[in-house]
Amino acid sequence: MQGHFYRRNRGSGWWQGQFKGCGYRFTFPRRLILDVLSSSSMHLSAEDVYLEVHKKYPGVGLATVYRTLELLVQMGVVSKSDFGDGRARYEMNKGPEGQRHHHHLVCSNCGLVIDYADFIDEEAKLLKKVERGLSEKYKFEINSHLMQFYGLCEKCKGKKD
Amino acid sequence: MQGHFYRRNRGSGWWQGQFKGCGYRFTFPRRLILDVLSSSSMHLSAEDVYLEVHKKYPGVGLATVYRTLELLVQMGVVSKSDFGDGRARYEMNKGPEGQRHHHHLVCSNCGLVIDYADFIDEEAKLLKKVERGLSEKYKFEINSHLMQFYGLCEKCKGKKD
DNA sequence: ATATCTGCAAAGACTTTGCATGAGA
DNA sequence: TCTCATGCAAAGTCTTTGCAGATAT
Repeated sequence: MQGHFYRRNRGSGWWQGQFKGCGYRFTFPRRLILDVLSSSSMHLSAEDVYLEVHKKYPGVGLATVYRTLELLVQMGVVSKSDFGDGRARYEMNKGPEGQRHHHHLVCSNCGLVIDYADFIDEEAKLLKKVERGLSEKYKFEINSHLMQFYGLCEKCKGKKD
Repeated sequence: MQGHFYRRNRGSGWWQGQFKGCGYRFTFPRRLILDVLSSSSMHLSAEDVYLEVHKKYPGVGLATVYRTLELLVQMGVVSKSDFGDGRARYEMNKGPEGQRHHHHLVCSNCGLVIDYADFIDEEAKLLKKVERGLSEKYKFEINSHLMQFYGLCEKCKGKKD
C-alpha cells in the first residue's frame, strides 16, 4: 500500500471465524465494511458503503469495497440485488445474530424500496415446497432466492402515470 | 436519420394496437426488435437483440435497441432481469398469444438460467395472497414480480465448490 | 404537417484490473 | 516469512444522451 498504515487488526470472534473458515483473512478494511453493513438497515450501493467507511477511515479505497462486497456475496453473508437503477445494492443476510432475510417491494416510479418480512412465514411454506419440486426436477441445489414485487408506492399511485 | 431509409412500415395488428394504445408509434425498428424477442426463448441482452436485429437490418442502431427495450419494459410487454453478470436481460412477457410468465433458476457457478413455469400455478395462489396483503399494508399497487432461485445446477453440483 | 423516432458518436456511470507495497497468520 | 490483501489510477463495460434529419399518422 502506498503510505497507509492500518492499526494492527486484532479483531476476533464470529466474523473472524467466518473468514478463516472460508480461507480468507479478516483484515481491517473488511471489518470496517462489515461494520457499515451491519449497522445499516438500508440497501447500500458500493459507493454508499465506501463513503461510510471512508468517513471513519479515509484510507480504504473503493476497489477494496467492491472486492470485499463480492467476497461477502460469495460467502453468502451479503446479498446483492438490483432495483433497476443501474447500480448493485448490498445488504447483510446473516450475522452473529442469525439470518435476517426479507423480500422487497419496489416502486417503479420513484425507486422507493420497502423491505418486508411480515409475509415471509406464509411464503416460506410455499417457497420450500417449490424449492423441493424444482431441486428434484432440475437437479438443482437451491441455496437462496430473490423475490421482489414491482408497482407504485402510495405517493406515486396518486399522481397518476 | 443520416442516410438510412426504412421501408414504410405498414405493419398492423396486435402490436400496433399496443403501441397506439400507449401513445407510441409502431416503427420499423420497433417491429424488428419485437420479432427478435418473440422468436427467441432465450434471455437476451441488449447487445444480443442488437446483433440479431442487425443481421436482418443493419440500419438499426444500438441506442434504439436500448430505447425500445426500455419502452417495452415500461409498457409491461417485456421483463428485464439481472442474473448477476452485469448486463440486463430481456424477455417477452406477453404477446398476441397471451402471457408467458415464468420464474428463474440461476446457477451461481456457471450462470446457467432455467425458466420454469411448472410450479407457477401453486405459486400463483400464494403470490396473489401476498400481493393483496402487501398492497393493503403498504398502500402499494403491485403490477409485477420477479422471482429467482439461486444455487448449483446439476453439472456444477458435481464438481464440489 | 408535426410531434415522435432514429443513427451516430460521444459522454456517463458503475465496476474491474494491474502493480508495487503493506499486512495477516 | 510467505502468501494474501490493498490503494491508486487506469482501463473496461454497459447504458444513456445530444442532435440533425427521417418517419408515422
